[in-house]
Amino acid sequence: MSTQIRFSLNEGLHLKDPQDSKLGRNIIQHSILLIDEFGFESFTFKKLAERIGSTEASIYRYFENKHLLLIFLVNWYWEWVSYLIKINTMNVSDARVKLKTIIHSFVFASKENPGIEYVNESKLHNIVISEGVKAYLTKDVDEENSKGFFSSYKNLANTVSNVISEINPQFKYPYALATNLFEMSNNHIYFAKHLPRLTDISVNGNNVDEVETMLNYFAEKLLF
Amino acid sequence: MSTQIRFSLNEGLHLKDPQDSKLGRNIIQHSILLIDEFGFESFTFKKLAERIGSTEASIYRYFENKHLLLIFLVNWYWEWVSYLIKINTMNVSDARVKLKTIIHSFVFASKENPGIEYVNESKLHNIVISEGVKAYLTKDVDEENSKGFFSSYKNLANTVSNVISEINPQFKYPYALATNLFEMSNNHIYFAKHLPRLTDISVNGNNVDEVETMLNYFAEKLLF
DNA sequence: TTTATATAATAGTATTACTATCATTTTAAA
DNA sequence: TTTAAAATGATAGTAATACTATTATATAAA
Repeated sequence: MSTQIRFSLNEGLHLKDPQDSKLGRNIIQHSILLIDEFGFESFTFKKLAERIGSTEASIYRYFENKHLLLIFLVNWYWEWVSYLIKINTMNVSDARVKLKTIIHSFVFASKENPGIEYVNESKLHNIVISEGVKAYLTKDVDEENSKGFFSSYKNLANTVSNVISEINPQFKYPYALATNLFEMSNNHIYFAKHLPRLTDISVNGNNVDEVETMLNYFAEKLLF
Repeated sequence: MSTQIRFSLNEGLHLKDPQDSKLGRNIIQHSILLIDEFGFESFTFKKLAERIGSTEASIYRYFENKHLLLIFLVNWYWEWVSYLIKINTMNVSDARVKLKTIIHSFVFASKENPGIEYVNESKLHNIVISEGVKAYLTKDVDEENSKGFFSSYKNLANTVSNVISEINPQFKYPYALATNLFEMSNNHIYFAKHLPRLTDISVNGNNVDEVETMLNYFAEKLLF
């Protein structure tokens, strides 16, 4: 028994908290591996059930459908990033340094020492990059938003926008810049890997140094 | 017979060019309306066939599947935006003014006098906003990219990045800024409508003035 | 030890995403 | 104008998906 980090995610995302049981943790662990491997569209509860030696019916007792599972995973990821940002900026007082630390934290989130044995943070990061926006780009967005399904991301955006406003109280777009830093990070890692003509940076292996440099440059130019 | 604009899109996107026949144009017209109405996930060829009084089999003679139809529509949109940018910047020599004109062109693309009677540009814009990224966020991206399925967007990004480099030849991220302006425009229109806590701007009705102002501010701060 | 709870095993349904075949209509060429 | 070719429609069928329902069995809590 190791001391496990536990995130409290919105109750409505699951019928039963998967963090509480072996099967639940198996679902999380292997859904990350399978979505990363096959992509979200080709991922099915049937494949997942086969992989973990369980049944579709059992998985449906945890998640209503694969879309809610995706939202769950994405929320989990943003909670993890929020957690990293919190501990990394804890002793930082200068707002400019704080923003740099924030950028570093989320660009390199998957390299931080993993705290949860059943979550492969690096593959979860890949999922957030390739599938993350599908969590909210649906016809159900308003209904799901009203249930608080995107609050992890919104809270994080709020945290970062506060730091931005601390750096430059006159800056008119603290929320837009905050979310744009996240979206840009994800987009350009994806572009560098798959559509390189849409970006200027390159990602060799999993070296995302150039992303960090670019985001810092954008943030500084806009704020300092 | 009116003089119709015609875009030459990648041949691999369709089995038969839908711009050439009444049924084909019906497919384009009503797929835009249905995807806008139901969202891409709930949109099916069966529903489309019913709507236009045709059959699934007939639609499959034009498009292999709904994913390729989506890519087709998105490409069509970017060709349309490229076309607008071209005519709007034709007589503009100052690069700074050119970029402003470009931003205005794509933020207000759906308000420009529509040239093609079977395409509802405003609803197509909504589709690009809500579903556009799903065109490339799939496991087939590399294969589809190698077939040139994303070239309309890449060409546009290239055009804009050239203007950016003309304004500031020292700027290191012309492609990233170009694509980011497009992505930001789409994202923040969506956020303003569905996840307002993720942005600072608001969109009342279809008034996207604040988006234009924000993009101009970002571009100027980064380049001038 | 009993009882509640979780999971597994199995089966079944409606819908989706196609493919195949053949009949009929439209168009275009001879 | 006839004829042939091409496009479309009508119909049927299949494998996979996204579930729901039922019953049996294993496990854990009282």
